[in-house]
Amino acid sequence: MSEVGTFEAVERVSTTEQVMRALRRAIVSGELPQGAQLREVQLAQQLGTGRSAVREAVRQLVQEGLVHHEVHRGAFVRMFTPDDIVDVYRAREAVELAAVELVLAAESVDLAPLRAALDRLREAAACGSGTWRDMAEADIAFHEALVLRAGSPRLARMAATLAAESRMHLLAYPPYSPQRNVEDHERILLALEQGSAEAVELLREHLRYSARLATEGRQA
Amino acid sequence: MSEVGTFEAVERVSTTEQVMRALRRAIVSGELPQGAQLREVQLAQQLGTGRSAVREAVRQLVQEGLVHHEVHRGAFVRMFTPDDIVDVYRAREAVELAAVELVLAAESVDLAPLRAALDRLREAAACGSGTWRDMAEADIAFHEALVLRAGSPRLARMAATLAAESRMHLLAYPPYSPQRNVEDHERILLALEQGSAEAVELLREHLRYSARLATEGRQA
DNA sequence: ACCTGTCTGATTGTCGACAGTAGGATCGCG
DNA sequence: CGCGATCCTACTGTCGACAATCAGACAGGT
Repeated sequence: MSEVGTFEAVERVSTTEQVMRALRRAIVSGELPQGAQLREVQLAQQLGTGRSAVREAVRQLVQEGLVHHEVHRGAFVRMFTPDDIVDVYRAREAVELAAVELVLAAESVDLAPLRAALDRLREAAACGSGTWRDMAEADIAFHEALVLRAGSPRLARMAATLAAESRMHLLAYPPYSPQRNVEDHERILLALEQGSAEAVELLREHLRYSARLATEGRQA
Repeated sequence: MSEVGTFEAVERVSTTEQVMRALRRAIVSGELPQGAQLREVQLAQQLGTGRSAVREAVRQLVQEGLVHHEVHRGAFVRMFTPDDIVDVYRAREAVELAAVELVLAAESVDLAPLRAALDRLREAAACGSGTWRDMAEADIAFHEALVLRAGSPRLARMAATLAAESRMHLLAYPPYSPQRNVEDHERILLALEQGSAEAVELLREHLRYSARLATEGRQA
């Protein structure tokens, strides 16, 4: 039991896991457009692996809601309707508000990851347009870090799933008001640092505003 | 385009789906005890199918959190620590409170499924002990129906996942106060029917009370 | 022109085979 | 007797093969 040095467990990733990450990245980045069919043999060849790994990875993505599967027809990248976007934000509201309440209830929580994400967000916003991709990433990282701080594995898992869906439509439709977005996150973090219950309402407003932007700003 | 008659789509279940349901049932019912290893070949033989179907089903259960998987070691039925139970109730609070708020915000929601579940719960409670299994089922059905009425696919999916975990430990540890349990649900449903915002607090209290019962009553 | 049955190419569902790994049993040595 | 190396068995990871199924094209009858 004599511990010498601190080692992180080596990350062992199976082929399936790697395939899953690759597919998820391709989907949320739009490389695989919405509605595209995921052909198992083709993907297996592209990725240099067998069909089994691809199949399992696809099944996983189905469970995450990124992919839609029909028996004997195949798997397709999910089509996001406006209703879906509304629903994603509804679910995020449920999860993230609960997370904020947990963070506020805990006596001391390390908010450094949040500040780091906020810095990245601020930087991306300052660099002007064209970097909205980085902005979206930082935005999502902020929210994901927030839920992580709550220390609830289940909330974190839900948040991760929802983050993938958010990423998908954020990268597709970037109707951002950069300064407003930065300010929102700043205010939320500030309230959290002060332990103010105001953070709950700020986050709720931020999410509802984002949802409105995402659903209205489609034709813009 | 002339629609004649109304038909529900035929339910096509693949082998994988069937295997998944069988395994989930066996797990939440305790037939497969916590910590048990899920051997692929053995399960495949028992279920009269091949390994692929079993593998995919197991992967799915891993994603649902009922099963734990280690590379090159195998899949095991998840062990539930007290922390896990607390976390399940935390996550349920997040999901179900959000659902209640959505139900209250909607103008008219059909609450018949809730009343049906409540009736079953009342009946099971009246039959005395020994039927706590039916009680647990009715209890879970009530909460699942509640979230379904909110009309949010994502909240519903999360609730289903959490319901499986709840079922698992409810069937293992039935520390029930039947009358209190029935009363709680009655009050919640009543408040919902009246459109009273009180329902939120009632549900929160109910869940916290259940969580306390589940974590304290272990040694009883 | 429309509907219907058939054929066909492609894709998924399912399966067993082969290789690699983990953990325990066995054996040898100090 | 204790400890380490080695072997061995069982299991999983991965793969390609075969069967079942689907969507679309095509032909024939009404």
